[in-house]
Amino acid sequence: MEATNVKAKIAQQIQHMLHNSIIKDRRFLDDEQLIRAEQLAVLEEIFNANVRDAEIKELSSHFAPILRGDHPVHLAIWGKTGTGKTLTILYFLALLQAMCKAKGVAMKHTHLDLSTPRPCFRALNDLACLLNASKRYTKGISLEEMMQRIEGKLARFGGCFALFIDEVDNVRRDRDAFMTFFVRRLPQRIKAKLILVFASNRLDWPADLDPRVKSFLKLNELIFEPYDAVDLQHILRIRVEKALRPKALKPGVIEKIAAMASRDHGDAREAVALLARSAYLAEKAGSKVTLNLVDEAASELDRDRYLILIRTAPSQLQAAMAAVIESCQKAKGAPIDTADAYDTYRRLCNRTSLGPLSGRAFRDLLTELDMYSLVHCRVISRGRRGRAREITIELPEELVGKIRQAILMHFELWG
DNA sequence: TGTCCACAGGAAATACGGGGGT
DNA sequence: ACCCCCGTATTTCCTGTGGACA
Repeated sequence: MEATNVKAKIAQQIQHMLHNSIIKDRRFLDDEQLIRAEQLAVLEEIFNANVRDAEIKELSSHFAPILRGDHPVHLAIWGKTGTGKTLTILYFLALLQAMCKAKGVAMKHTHLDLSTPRPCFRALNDLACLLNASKRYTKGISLEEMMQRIEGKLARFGGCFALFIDEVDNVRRDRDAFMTFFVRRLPQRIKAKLILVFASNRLDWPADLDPRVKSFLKLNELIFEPYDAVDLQHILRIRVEKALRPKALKPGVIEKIAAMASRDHGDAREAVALLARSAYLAEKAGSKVTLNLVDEAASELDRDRYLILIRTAPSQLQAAMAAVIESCQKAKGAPIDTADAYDTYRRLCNRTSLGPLSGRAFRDLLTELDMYSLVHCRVISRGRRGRAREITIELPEELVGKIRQAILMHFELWG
């Protein structure tokens, strides 16, 4: 009898969820789950709303010479994460390639994605793989050999070759060798007209480049500004239409999310994440997405950020955080200073198998925690009793508890 | 008014670790 | 397998400093 009750209850709940469901297709709330073509389709709609018009125009005028058989200079794209650099360029290059094909101009493009840092060798190896010029190596093949394979593969191609190098500043080590290859050596050895497109989120990446490369590198520059609130509204509307059922939102929700996202970063991904979280909350609550839910979602995302931050932080930083939490609790609200925290930290190190750092290094850890605003530091002078950093934790109690738990788990696994 | 505390935080030295070359 | 080199993390050393207190 129990069992049937439970079954009935579950069935009823599922019915209820289906009936009240506000999410139509949750994949459109998370870019990771979309395939490239769908991402580009979403992007196209965004462009249709006249977002990024200026940038598209710039791109067009930069690349237009190709259609006349001319050779445009290289291009550097700057913009923070979530400003749509990658997708915009990919979209544009695909379009351009189609146009070239229609006009009988030989042109192809390749996207070298360096979104995770890697050394020069692996970056070139990746490119070679993309071009089907080589398999993946970890060692046993020289840089020179890798370069020759890339050259060999491209040698036969006589048209226009646009190479889109995403997040260039992620090339660790031998950045100069990497750039020299593309800027000076490669163009000399292949027939094709090589057009390099660099994307980066740091404005100053060419600064520490070999001056000889820099002087050779003739660049056109294009800056992707962060989206403003109006752009974000367009972007969100498109997502809402694809992902949610009609009338799922209370009025003002889109405007609010756009305003919140443009206030802190102008990052479209964050805006969509906020929309997604709000929708999940609404679905769980069985209601429409309300302004209050948006606030709630924002604080949940905030909380998650802190937790992810601490969970993925190095052990020493976690230990420092644990020490601060423990001292604060012991002090019952009174402010802590560096010495207190360091004492606690030393004791914590004894209990675990963590090698204690020097006081100096610990101070740096505290500064880092302060930067992440996991703690707040203020330097005060106590007169003859010296100077000190007053350390406080200004996070919700509940969050502090969760952080503490996360760190404890980390150390149990650890030692 | 000058002293002097107790730490802040910069600079240089040193240890460490991972990858490349032989 | 071994060594070397280089970038990063950490330590060592040091100078600077605001203001309570004598």
